[in-house]
Amino acid sequence: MDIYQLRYFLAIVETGNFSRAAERSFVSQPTLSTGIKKLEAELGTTLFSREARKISLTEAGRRLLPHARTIIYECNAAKSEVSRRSPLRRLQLGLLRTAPTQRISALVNDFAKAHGDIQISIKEGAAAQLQRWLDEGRVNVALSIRPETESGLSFARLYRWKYMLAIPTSHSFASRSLIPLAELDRLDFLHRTHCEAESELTRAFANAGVSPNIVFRTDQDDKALALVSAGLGLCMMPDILSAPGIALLPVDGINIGRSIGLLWRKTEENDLIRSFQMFATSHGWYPERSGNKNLAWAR
Amino acid sequence: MDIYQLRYFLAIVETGNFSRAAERSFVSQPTLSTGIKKLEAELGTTLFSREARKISLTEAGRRLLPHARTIIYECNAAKSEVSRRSPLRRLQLGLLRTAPTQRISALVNDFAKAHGDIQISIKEGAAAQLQRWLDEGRVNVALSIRPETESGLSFARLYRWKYMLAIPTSHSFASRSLIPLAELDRLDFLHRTHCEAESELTRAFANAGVSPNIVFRTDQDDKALALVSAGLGLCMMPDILSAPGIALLPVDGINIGRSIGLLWRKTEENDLIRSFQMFATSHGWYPERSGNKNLAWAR
DNA sequence: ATCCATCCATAGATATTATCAATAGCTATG
DNA sequence: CATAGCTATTGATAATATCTATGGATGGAT
Repeated sequence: MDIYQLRYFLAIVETGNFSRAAERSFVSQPTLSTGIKKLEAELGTTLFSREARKISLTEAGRRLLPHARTIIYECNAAKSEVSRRSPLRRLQLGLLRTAPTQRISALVNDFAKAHGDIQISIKEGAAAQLQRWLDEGRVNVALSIRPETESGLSFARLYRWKYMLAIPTSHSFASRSLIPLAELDRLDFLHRTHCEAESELTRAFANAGVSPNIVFRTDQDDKALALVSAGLGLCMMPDILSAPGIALLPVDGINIGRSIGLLWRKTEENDLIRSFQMFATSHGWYPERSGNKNLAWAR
Repeated sequence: MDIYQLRYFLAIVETGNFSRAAERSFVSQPTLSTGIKKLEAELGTTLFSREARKISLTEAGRRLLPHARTIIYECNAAKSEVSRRSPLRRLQLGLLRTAPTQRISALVNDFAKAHGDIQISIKEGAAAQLQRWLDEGRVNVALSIRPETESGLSFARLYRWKYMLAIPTSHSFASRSLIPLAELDRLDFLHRTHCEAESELTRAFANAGVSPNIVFRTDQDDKALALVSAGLGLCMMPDILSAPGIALLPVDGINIGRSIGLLWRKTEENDLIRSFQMFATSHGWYPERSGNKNLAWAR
């Protein structure tokens, strides 16, 4: 497989015609014929069905097409990005699926706004898969937990959170600074089904003989926040999630936390990664410092 | 630029050494040297800084790296996907940014679950950009509105919705089947800031001399739904958004709707696109038919 | 200091091949 | 049947990817 062959291939797809594709590629028509023939030989299938006066893609050709497009696109992007003094334009970000989405999407949105010309693409996955993607170069940077094995990756911790009790500010608990776990027995609770620490929290409750009354289950933090603020129940949440109308209090007997940071390959650190790291580090985690007005509630 | 040169480049990056990279690539060491030299000449920069006993990537090299990785990855993927009878494995989906996210993410999630081996990547954008991406082959399929100009694209309408009044089921309106617009004057309302029809709705209200009292603004449908169900205000919403505790009623004097469907290039229709289209068509739009249990609330 | 091992660059030769011009073969159309 | 429009084949040629052999540079070992 060769790049020039893929260029021929695309030219034929786009002109629908070997001869015109040859013109467009500034080569003779036989050159194109043999080029495609070689490509077909290597792939072991025909790519075009040559009927009289009309050629069309075969199923194999249709399968090749998106790859060919991507490859040619990448070649052009590489040329224009490598040599010039132009800034880097593409951040491929890996995202831990269990991470708190709202705050991270605020970070990514703000970064995108601050660097309007940068293309950001996001892939979600589990921690192990993110590491694999980093190794394979499928992503540039990952937002994930610190990897256990040392493997050529740099880690910069960004955020750390503890799980606390979310209550409406109008609740009688709101004036207190620490809630004994035992007082939560039989109270109405919301369950954040997507939270990866939820099982640990449930265990902690059970060990203390406390059984909350689960009123709702949801896999979305916004919904949970809105329902807590509307007074439908309490909820254990990362202290970084917050909203007007909600107070977060530590619970005596619960000390569960997580931390998350940026991961990238040491050898492949570049301007863009550095700039994203700096942005993320200085990006306020707590809502009063967060710049994303769209996520704020307004009267 | 040539594929073999990029392979050499990657081999050097991964071995950190010309000689070992040559072994790994089954060529002689001078072959590698001249290959890289040529690549450097074409790109107009050096890619490696050759210090004694130690080579490292230059900034230009670091910029090239992700492109090179993508290109080689795509070449391999193309080979393994084109010839064999293997099913297609990658769906590049374009998503209209103003589309109702919740329902669409349910569709995509369900499709991903049903075809566990398929990689799905999503790009969001405005309608015009989605069309451009389709043309450039950056996405396979787009979920968007019907394009105005005929341009080699197929369109299959999937969903159509009208904007209706969302109220809590406990509300006094709930027993009625049609609400006159005039009755909404001065009532508490939520504003869905991200909704692209919101300005048209606001105009309709204003034309009728009705001025609702905006209590909250949010850019997230879940939050809006939760707040309506908690009784904090009413909201104009697509009738496809629904949740327990919420009723949707038509408003007399408001007849605003939208429709959305799949877009793809006629000439590039393939197994995967067909299968996604069939899945999307048969995927229940209304919640009682939707298969995604994660999005449902449970007591 | 000297020698040696390691590593990358250069030179010249060779086999491969991308390309070309010319032409043959095919198929609709008038 | 002739013609126009298209792709495939052929044989020649220029370009080049690769090879072996060698030079030059550097750092560690004796």
